[in-house]
Amino acid sequence: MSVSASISNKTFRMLALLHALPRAPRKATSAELKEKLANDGHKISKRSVERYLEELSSSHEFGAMLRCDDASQPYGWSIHSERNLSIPGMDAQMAATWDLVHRYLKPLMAKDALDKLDPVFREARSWFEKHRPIGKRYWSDKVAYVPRGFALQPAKVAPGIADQVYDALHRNRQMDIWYKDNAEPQRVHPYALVDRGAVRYLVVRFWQYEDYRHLALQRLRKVRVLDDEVDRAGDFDLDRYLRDSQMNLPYGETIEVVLNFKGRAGDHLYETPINASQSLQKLDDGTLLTAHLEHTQELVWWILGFGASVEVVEPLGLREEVADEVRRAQKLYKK
Amino acid sequence: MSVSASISNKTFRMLALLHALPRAPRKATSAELKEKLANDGHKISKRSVERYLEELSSSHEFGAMLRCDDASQPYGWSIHSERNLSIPGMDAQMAATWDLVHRYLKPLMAKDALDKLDPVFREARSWFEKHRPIGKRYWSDKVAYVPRGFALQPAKVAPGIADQVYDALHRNRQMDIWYKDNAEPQRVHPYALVDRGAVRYLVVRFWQYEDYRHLALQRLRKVRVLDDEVDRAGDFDLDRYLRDSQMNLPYGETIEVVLNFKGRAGDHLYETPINASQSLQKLDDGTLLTAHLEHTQELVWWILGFGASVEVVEPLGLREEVADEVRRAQKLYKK
DNA sequence: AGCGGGGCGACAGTATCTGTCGCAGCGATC
DNA sequence: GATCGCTGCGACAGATACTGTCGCCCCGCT
Repeated sequence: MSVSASISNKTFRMLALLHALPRAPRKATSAELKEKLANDGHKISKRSVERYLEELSSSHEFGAMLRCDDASQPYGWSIHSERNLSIPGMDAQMAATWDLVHRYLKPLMAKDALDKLDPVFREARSWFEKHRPIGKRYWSDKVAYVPRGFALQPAKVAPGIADQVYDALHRNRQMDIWYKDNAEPQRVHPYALVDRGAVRYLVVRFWQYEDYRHLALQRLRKVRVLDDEVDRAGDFDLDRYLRDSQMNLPYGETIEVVLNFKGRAGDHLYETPINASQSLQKLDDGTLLTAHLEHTQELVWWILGFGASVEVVEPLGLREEVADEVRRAQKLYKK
Repeated sequence: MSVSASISNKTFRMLALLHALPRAPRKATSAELKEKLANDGHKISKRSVERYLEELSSSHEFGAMLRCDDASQPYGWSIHSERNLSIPGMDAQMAATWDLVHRYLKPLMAKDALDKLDPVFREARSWFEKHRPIGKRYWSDKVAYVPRGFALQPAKVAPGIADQVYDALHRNRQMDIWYKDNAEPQRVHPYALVDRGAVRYLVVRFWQYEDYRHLALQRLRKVRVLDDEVDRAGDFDLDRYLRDSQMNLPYGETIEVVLNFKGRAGDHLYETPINASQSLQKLDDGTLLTAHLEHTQELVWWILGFGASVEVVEPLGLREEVADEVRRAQKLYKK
């Protein structure tokens, strides 16, 4: 009858319910769920929600992943996602992709964040298990990820810390934090999160201070999200902060770099360019690379790594910088 | 009645159907889907499957993601996953995590693989969009990922190539490949995939040849998966191959390395260790690192990157290697 | 033109679903 | 300790929806 007809089809309501259920630490009462569904256009009585929940938890497919906290009176329902059901389901391509993603992230991502994704990876693995050709080599014996470069182990962040930090950031809430060995909490305004691979930093202003500080997440022992809003959240400009701050970040002025790669040291650049601006020129014994890059510590690092296989041709400043570093390094080994 | 009662509840059957639907390029007829569901213990008539599909495609939630190819007579149904529905649904923590994952993978993963994950990232983004505090800064303005090191752009792999390669690998099938500019296809036995970050290599044996070769995925112009099985797939040992091959991989003998980090250059090692074996010793002006590492090109690279901030103390062989490289590098800049 | 197969409408019995009502615990409060 | 409010849950009955079967008809193929 009504134009935007309130859906009254069990299947879709059930799907909406499953989708609306909160993740394990949090929980929702049947009344709240009814409200949530109503907002999504699913008119339903509280009783039916209860019936659905009951049906789900006694079902074979979902019984295991539904939790009902019946300790306190308005029962709290939640979904604990050791398993995860996604539509569309797994297939060979997706399973392979997820497996790769897992390999990529493993050396890179902090364990607390990685753990959250486990249901997906598990689903991919179990797909391979299920569709394994009998008696044949397993998928994981056919794939290797051997990242280039040298990875440090991500710093260990105490469980739950990151969740609360994300929450405070997202909702613009102040926090009490217990930093390092301080016994007393300190109140901070969180503004941004900067991920440096192995370490995540939270950019904050301490209560009643004006300057911004960054705190490494692994040094937070405990946090509590408060109800007070962050002051002047709109004034903070992350991009500007990153460029201006003393975080030792790889930002610098853009320069035109010319590098001479000796022998075949630069061959890989043809297929995996530095960036879109690069151009290559074949030399008698080597390759000449020209590219626009930001002059950063990381750039110097990268060049130094090549040792004698790369010579900086231009700009002169960079050439001097590298030459100086090499000279001083050489002194370390001089007899 | 029966012990493992065949489920006859519309909701669960519908869920199973959604889960059983193949992804867009492939498709399934209603009869096939009926079979699939039967295997999962869902007894259902073909007619009902048809009815379900019809209902889904006319529904508001799923109509957009269901495709019916009615060109040929047994209709082919598929699900094209521009959107994705996962249970449990998004919440702040998961959205934040997925957003981070996206940032991690973007500079690292080839575009063809990354595209496959887009539905998930899109879901996370739209969660933020939906729950954005009114008039406040967007989530993406609060988070930055500034990876350490210097990343090359992943090589571009033609769309669909990787999918077929994964498929052949998983099902142990031979392939016809069109490599580089060769007009004629060549028949290969695929054995393994080695991901080096920017480049993925396929380890194969060419038809009627004995030795293993590796082919960079981005150089495959076209592939066709055949029905013939791979020869002697069980004999191939990826780990051994990686260690023995000439792929220039970072494998080497394990050595005990002692490095002298000058000044504060080694401070980060306290929180982000190299590996579990490391031990640190505070010096007057620096840090002494002792660790068990594999002696590889990547290790030398890493050490060279520090320039004059790191001195190799032991082993002597490594010290000589680094010293020699530095010496030769210095000559490049000598007047 | 005939044939086979698949989509789809129809049907009717049945199983299921839904909102309402009311009772019985269970805390909390006074 | 009694009362009050709230919540879970059983019951109910009307209405609704679901299911498998059957058969027609369209379409492509021979």
